[in-house]
Amino acid sequence: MGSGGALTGRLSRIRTSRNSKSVSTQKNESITLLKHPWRHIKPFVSIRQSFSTSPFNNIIPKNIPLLFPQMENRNIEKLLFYDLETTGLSGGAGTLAFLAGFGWVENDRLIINQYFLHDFPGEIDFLLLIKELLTDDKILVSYNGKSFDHPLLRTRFLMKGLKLPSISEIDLLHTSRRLWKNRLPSCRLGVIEDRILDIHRVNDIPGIEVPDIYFDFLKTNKSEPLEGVFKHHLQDIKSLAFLLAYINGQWFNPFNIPENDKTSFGKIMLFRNREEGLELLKQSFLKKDNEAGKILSIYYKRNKNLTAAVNIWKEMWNNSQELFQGLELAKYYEHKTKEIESALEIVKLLMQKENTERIMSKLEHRMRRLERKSVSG
DNA sequence: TGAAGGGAAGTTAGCTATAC
DNA sequence: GTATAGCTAACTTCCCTTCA
Repeated sequence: MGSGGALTGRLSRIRTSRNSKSVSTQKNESITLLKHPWRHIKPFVSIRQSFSTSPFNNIIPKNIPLLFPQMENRNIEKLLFYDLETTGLSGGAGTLAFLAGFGWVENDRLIINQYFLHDFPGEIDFLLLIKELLTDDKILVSYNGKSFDHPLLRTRFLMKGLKLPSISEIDLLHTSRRLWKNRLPSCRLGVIEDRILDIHRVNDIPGIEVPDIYFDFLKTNKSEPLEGVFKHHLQDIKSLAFLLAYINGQWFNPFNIPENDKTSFGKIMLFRNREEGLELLKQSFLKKDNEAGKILSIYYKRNKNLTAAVNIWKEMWNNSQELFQGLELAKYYEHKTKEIESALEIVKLLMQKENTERIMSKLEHRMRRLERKSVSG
């Protein structure tokens, strides 16, 4: 019901702006309303360029970490951080981008171009300006861009008879989830900024308000409220660069990684065959992090180092009698050392704690088998 | 509202150990 | 030697989150 109302409202706003011929003619006057440093470069498009210090300046080497293996050996200067502000969330033909930002590192600076679409008739110029930046040696960096920004751009290019160049993309949402989903309440960019990057926005505009501010601009020509959107959008792109620089820095200096991130970084490093990952996980496990113990023991088990795996399971079991370590120890006692009574004791303890029907039936099955072996053996 | 991708859970195939 | 059971890895399916 709520979403239906929102859709009706959006359609009504689009209809109002499209039915009003005078809106477009008024736009030619409104373009000059955008203050310096905005520059009017096409009938309905303006551009603003911003400069700040590159967050990669103190990081050596400046290669993209192997955390993103498909980008191996490419230089930071090939990255194109990007973000769109749009007229809504839903995909399809009804939503378009009215603000596009692209940032890149040049020498010691982070340069960000923001392109603003004053009204719908200028969309083709808006897209052509974007296309100029998308050369095939670039790597796009986004936050949820693979699911949101990229498909939306593809649709808009298609609708204007243009082809969106095919470029590799790093979507930092998924990297962030792998790194921090266990210790942050959510992995929205704002939360990552606040809790990881130490970036705290003041008077920031919530994303949900952005489409309405743009539709109001289309109707009233008043550009002041857009300043908040421009500021919000610029910060989004800066944060992308800072986030990748942060991950890059940790990747190349693994022993400076904060205590509570060692397990997740260690896990990814181990997955990427970086032996520092093993050391990080060992350090976490020494601090009683059972998740680190779980990852480490699976690694040892797969690499046929059963002694090391068993030592971890025993220690984990002494710390807390949970399903993972209990089951692994029960398997080990039953099949390797033939200590049937030890296995049985563990399974019975797990059954006292378990309340999931599915797990319970598996434990019962295991217990019956162990009891048969105990009687016969 | 739609799409991508990570992870959990479920399924299947292949291998090994054991019982008869 | 054959049947059965268990384990593991690989694969599939489903759910959840994020974007303005």
